[in-house]
Amino acid sequence: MSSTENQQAVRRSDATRAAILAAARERFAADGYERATIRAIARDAKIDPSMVMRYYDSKAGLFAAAVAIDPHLPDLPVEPREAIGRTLVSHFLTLWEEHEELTALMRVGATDPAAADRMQSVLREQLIPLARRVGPEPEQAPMRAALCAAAVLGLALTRYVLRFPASVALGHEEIVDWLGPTVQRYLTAPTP
Amino acid sequence: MSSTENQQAVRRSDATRAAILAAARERFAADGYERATIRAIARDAKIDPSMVMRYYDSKAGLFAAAVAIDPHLPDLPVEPREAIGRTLVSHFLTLWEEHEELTALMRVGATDPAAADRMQSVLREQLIPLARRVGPEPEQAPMRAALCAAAVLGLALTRYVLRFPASVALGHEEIVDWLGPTVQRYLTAPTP
DNA sequence: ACGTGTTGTCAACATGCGTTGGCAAACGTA
DNA sequence: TACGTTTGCCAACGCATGTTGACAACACGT
Repeated sequence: MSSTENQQAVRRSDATRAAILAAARERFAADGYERATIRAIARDAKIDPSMVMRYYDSKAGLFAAAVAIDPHLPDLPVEPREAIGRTLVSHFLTLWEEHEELTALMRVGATDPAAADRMQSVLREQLIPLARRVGPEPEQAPMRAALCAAAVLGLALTRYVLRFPASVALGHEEIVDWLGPTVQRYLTAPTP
Repeated sequence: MSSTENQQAVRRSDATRAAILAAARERFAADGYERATIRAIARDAKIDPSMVMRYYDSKAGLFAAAVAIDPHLPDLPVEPREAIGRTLVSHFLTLWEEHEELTALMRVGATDPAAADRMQSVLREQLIPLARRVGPEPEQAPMRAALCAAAVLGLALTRYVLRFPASVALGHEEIVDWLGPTVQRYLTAPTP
């Protein structure tokens, strides 16, 4: 222990740990799992590659630490019910622009089953319960949530991963205006 | 030349070439670019890795040959105009289920800029012109096409790449029923 | 000032990769 | 049968990767 009576151990290496994590998030988001090499991440963080192993055990461990994030969907205001579509889209958009690790998770999820599972767990633990609360016929919740995921992740794919110019050019409000009604319908409309 | 007067040279190795290409499509679709090794593809095709180099020059050349595909969107019937959404979704769905190289292209596009460019070229040369023909205000065509791409690729992502169970479970017609109106609105509805 | 644990560097390792060139067998033609 | 060409296999190369262990520099409580 460094201090006299801290509950949480404050290590002198915390700055290094953070630098590694920041560089890792950047590289994983930009290059995906395989092309983001430990050596490159270490170079960005201005430390030796072996430090990565000391603090995160392995490349897989580093990735797990880099993409540990919780979207906190259950905290979303569900009222008024006819605005839930726009609320959800806007929330996701903000989330994505503040956390580049989401792009990393998506890039890697395209190839790595473990990362794909992590994305699915967000669907299972957050989107499906929400769909169950706001939509008709609770047994349709998984399907309705999957449709919403497709709508939102599709935009994230074209905008943040593939970077289609027309998708990048869209403004925050424009996206909410177009996708909001879509998500709203997926969640609350009767079966077509 | 093997035969006496064939215009197209029919080589004895065509079977091998085809086997390599089939194995490559499968591996690229399943594992992405980096994890799909030439050695593994050669093992699947029951030939030596060096044959891949002989017939396709390099791994990049093999990938390019494996994902050479044309969606033929311009041939789509554009009438009646109010059915274009369902027509487009149904066409894409069939296309995707018949050509696993589309999944390969998507998996790789998540990491490789060249593959992402190929996907973008489909948007530019096929979807945008279509949007220009059926939608109001031609200068909005790129945006409307990008929204459609997001809707369709989002479904392909959750269904064929990430394999979310609820998305995989959807039937062809169910998808058309849900996504059809979305795409229809993206293409033809007035600006919200 | 000393000794202990932490933080960081360095060099090396084993492995798997894409890729290459040489050589043997099979084939088609004369 | 003899020849050149095509098809295939084999062994090896150079290289980049994740990972390891030994060792130096530093901080800090005594």
